[in-house]
Amino acid sequence: MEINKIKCGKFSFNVPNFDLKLTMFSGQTSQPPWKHKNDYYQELIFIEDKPCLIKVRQKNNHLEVKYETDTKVSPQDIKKTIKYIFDLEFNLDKFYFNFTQNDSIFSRIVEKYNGLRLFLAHNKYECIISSITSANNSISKWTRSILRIKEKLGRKYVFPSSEEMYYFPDPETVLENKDKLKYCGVGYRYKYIVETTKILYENLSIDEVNKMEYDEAFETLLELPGVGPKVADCILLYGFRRYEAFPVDIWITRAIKDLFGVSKDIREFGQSKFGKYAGYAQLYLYQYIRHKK
DNA sequence: TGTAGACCTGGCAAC
DNA sequence: TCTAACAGGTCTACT
Repeated sequence: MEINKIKCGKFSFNVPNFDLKLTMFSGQTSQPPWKHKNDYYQELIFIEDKPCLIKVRQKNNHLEVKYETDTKVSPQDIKKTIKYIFDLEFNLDKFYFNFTQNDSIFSRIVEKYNGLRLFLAHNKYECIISSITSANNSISKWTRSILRIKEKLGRKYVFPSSEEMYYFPDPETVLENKDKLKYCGVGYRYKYIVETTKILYENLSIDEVNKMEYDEAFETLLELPGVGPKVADCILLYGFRRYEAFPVDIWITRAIKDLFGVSKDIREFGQSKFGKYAGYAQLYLYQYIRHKK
């Protein structure tokens, strides 16, 4: 699909306490890392319902941004979206202060992974399907599946720089192209994706879930096929920016056991210990245990 | 109520 | 080059 009335531009802005690469490749996200090309990370996102190709790279404390989009989209809109996706408004210093007080282990974790932030989803439906696909799956296989879904079912956009990008399909397209979905390497999760998509298309509004209190949203998401506690918390954290969510996978289980000797009711433990910082705590705990020697 | 086993895929180790 | 064990959450059937 060609885009009319396109404009290209670039700008940069200050991003203290942020590590783009660490954030994008944290492994704890609801979306694969953006495509790396010519020293920039690029992704197609929708801003004000208009397709927008965004390219970002970090130079010290500055984030350099290039964009190609509809003339109606302003650089301010793009900046606001980027700030949301990388959670740049979150007060990381305050979190560090709470997380590390009188704690040498956490102080070392924070020092090592300084600037790591949540990599938030720009498309909530994609986030839900992506999180279901990630369950019982390795990062590399999961990444490949999501890229295949985009390429086989998504809409292709061609930008002035000749860049071809695919956008994640909407629920209607997924339901109309179920056969193609079978060849995206999602395995037995295929039926979960189709059934969940049907529910989201016919009965449950994602916007309504977004308005719910955390507990109600968690219980509602558990009703979706293929969504258990871990996936529900992933959706709430990365898709709906609910900082109190504490997704517990095998690595977080290991980290909590390793650091606190707790091996039961890990989610409750994490939420009680870290409160409104639970989501950020699990992000750092994951890095700690994955790289522990 | 709690738990064992099935579900898929593919990179990797052993042969 | 081929084969087998393995990792990773959710669901279902069974106790």
